[in-house]
Amino acid sequence: MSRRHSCSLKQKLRKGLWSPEEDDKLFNYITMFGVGCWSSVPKLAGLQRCGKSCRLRWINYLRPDLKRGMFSKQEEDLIINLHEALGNRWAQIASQLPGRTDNEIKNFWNSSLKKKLMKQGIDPATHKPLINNESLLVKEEKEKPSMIMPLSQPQPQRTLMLESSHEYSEALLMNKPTFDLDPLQLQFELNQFGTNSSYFFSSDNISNNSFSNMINENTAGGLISWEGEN
DNA sequence: AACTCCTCCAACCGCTACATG
DNA sequence: TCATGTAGCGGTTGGAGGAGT
Repeated sequence: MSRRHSCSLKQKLRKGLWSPEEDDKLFNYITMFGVGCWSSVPKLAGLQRCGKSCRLRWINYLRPDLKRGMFSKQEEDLIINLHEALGNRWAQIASQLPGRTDNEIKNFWNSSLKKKLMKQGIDPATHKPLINNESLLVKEEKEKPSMIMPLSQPQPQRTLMLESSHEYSEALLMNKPTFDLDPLQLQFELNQFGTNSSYFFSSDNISNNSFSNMINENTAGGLISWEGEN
């Protein structure tokens, strides 16, 4: 570890749950003087905590604009939709839900929403229906042979690393280079369920839409990666 | 009542990005 | 340019408390 946070090095600092007295001290200090340099807050507020811990306590618990309590159905739906678009970017998701913190949303996702989606037969990582390996392989072989051809010789020209299909969608939205902008060829590695198959695409046999559809139909729970330059 | 197991969430840890001297 | 400090993020952990036996 080259740059361990100073909190970890200091002794005598309290850790663990905050007492009501500590909360009072921090709350009173911040409401009187505002948020400045967090590293100086513990000393000035009379707390045996590190600044990082104070910052977290304020952001996640003491801030007066926090909305406590259960998530509404609207909030729940919004989190699911945002997670589909953004992935585990909890801070970005939290910015769309006033009064909710990234930590709160992350916990809610991990403890509740994930299980709820699984029960509905939806893969929480990809937001696509859960399907088993065999049906996926059969579908791929029967329905996609004209579009996906086994790679004989690797000829990568552009690289996109995508961990899930939503990242591909996002790449499209963000105008990252995709193969319809790439004049000729791409190597596509479908690394899925422990198997690793290579495919070769050319601009003649695939379009952006057909690729996107193929991803959405075939990669629930899978890992997609592009290899080559860029 | 006592014990174990499980769930949930507050807090911590490790890391990166950025600012500053 | 480099070293150091700070803020912020996401992953992980640990313990309180509830459920089950």
